[in-house]
Amino acid sequence: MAHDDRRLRVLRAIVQDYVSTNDPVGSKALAARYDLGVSPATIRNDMAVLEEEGYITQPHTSAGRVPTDKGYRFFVDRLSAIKPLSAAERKAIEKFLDGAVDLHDVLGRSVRLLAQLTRQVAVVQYPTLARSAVRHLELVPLSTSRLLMVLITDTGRVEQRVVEVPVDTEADTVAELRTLLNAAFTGAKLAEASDKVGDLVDASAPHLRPLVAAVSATLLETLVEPSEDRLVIGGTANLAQGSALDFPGTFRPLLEALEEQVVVLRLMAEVGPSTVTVSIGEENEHEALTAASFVSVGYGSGDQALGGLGVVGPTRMDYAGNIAAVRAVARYVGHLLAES
Amino acid sequence: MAHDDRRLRVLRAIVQDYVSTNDPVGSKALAARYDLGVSPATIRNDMAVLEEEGYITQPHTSAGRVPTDKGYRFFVDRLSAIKPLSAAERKAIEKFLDGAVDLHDVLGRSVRLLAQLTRQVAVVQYPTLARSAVRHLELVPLSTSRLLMVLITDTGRVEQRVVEVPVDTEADTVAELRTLLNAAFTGAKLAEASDKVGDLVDASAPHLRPLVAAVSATLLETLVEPSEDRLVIGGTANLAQGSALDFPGTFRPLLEALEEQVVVLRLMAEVGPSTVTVSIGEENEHEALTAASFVSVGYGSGDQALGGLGVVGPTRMDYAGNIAAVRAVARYVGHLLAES
DNA sequence: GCTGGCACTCGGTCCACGCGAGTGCCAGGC
DNA sequence: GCCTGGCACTCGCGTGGACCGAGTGCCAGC
Repeated sequence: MAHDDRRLRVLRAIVQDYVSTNDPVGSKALAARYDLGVSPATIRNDMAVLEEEGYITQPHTSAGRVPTDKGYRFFVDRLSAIKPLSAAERKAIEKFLDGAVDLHDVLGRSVRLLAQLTRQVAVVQYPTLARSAVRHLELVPLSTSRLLMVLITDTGRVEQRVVEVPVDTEADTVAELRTLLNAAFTGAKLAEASDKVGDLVDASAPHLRPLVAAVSATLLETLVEPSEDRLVIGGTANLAQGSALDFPGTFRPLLEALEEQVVVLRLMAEVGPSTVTVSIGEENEHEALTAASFVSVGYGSGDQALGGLGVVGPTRMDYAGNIAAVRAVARYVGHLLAES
Repeated sequence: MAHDDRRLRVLRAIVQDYVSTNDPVGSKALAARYDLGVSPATIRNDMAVLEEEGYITQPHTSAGRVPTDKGYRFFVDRLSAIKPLSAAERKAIEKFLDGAVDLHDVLGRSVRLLAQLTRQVAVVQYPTLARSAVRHLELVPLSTSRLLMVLITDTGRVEQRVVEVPVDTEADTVAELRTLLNAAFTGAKLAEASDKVGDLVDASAPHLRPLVAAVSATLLETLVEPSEDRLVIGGTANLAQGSALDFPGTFRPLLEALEEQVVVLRLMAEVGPSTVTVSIGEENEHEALTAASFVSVGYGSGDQALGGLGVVGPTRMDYAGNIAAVRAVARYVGHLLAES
């Protein structure tokens, strides 16, 4: 019906106005700023309905209305058009990310870029090891009983571990071992590595067997360690901006949760590539995030995301813009990692 | 003289009281809480002198006194005894840092530990490449004209760069090259590497020469890049605590400066090992840090620091405790890196 | 040279008040 | 039947004045 339609336009206008002004928005201001074609009184009636349905609320009796989490949710799902990035923004992305020298650099630039584009806190996850493939496995003797294992993935991640080997080992043996392991693992997805280990140990020459077993064990350990997933965070200064307004009393916990990484990583675990996920306010289980929204998406060229990236900010954020920015940066990062 | 002596005790008491309460401290409170053996009136006289000399100041006419930067400086240089860490703290350090699995892990744990011990923002610098020695140099062929160079240092840092090689290169040649470069560089300090490059190119077989030159050039580039120095930051949530009080209006710039890293790295560049450097408030050149103090020290076993670590907080901080914590953590990190 | 007393200053808090934005409701008009 | 203008009401916020108390500087006396 026409009425419903107008009511939604009112809701959209409220969200947009509140996001840009941070002031509870009244019927009069709404009528003045948005060409809704009706008088404030009519808008008031619509607002009363919207409030009853839980999309907006009044902070005080005599104040304007503010969107609720439910209101933002509806806005994101139904009302916000995808906002294409400006040419300048596209150019900025390219400029910013080109010339990155290694993975760390790519992710560092991405997080700064994303923070700058959205004016929110940006988070970028390192490519998950399990979904990366082995590019090279290097062994450096530290002593006769200790090897340094260096794993290099196709996404450019480098992990190193010290392996205590059960028997004294000479340089030639290490070289043999290196050749053997690289032949077995190079090009293989790390998630599949565990399947190969058993056969590999059995098939290898007796004098190498304990070594293969030790190194393989260490390799598999890297996949389950908590450090497996790493996070780069940037733009926390953006949070400080209106922290007192947007996060009354929850600013510190929020910063702590971000530093903790675990919370964000859990949220990130669910993201798929190319589908932007938005979780709003109370939808977030972690208490410190109940006043925040999280916009995230996976990056990576395949059908399975290599990792995730996103932004965290107050529920009062520019969802359309942030979704566009997050998606665009993810696409570029995916390309960069695919070609390196 | 006896008077001077008492006056300094008054200054010390003012600093200690202000640091712990965050309230301007008056003569009466001082007499009550610190056993100075004289009446408030006498203390008032001393305070008047201290104020005239610039060590303390009054925020308002009818308020207590607050130490100035000069007052803190004097306190740090002359009045604060070194505060030994408690047994529990020592144990916590050991527990926290043991079990670190690689360099990234060591530094990550250090920064969290330091933030926790001091309740300030902690910063830890990666070991400078120039002062590290080569443990291993690995070359992985990406295509016939591109090599991935992986540099592993004795401190556990790993750097990777893609090298575009001028001529098509086969696996055997890469192996030769790898052997040659490792023979030349392994064990050498990277700062000295630039000296070796010329001779190495001249001495190598003609077919390897362009390759040696290309890889060496990339190697030297890593030493001058801005990414050469990296920083881990933790505990920013601690800053948020009383940000409005301690950093009125400068909170956001401060966070920005920390994220920028450059500012901190510059401060860190001057630190020596085992000598803790403290720079207080206005002593810091960067504007965002003029309300903050920075306590830092180098870590590393030799006479030259491998890198620096420290804490940033309000000038109103527990200098004695923070100096002790920073020093202790630096010592542990130095040990850990030496033995790995 | 230290001490107790005293007058003075002045920032912070509390409270009363008025303003204005915003609302809900109602009667009238298209 | 829905929209509109009018109107009475609510209530948060900012303002201004009074009060309180912590703290000071100075001075006379021990």
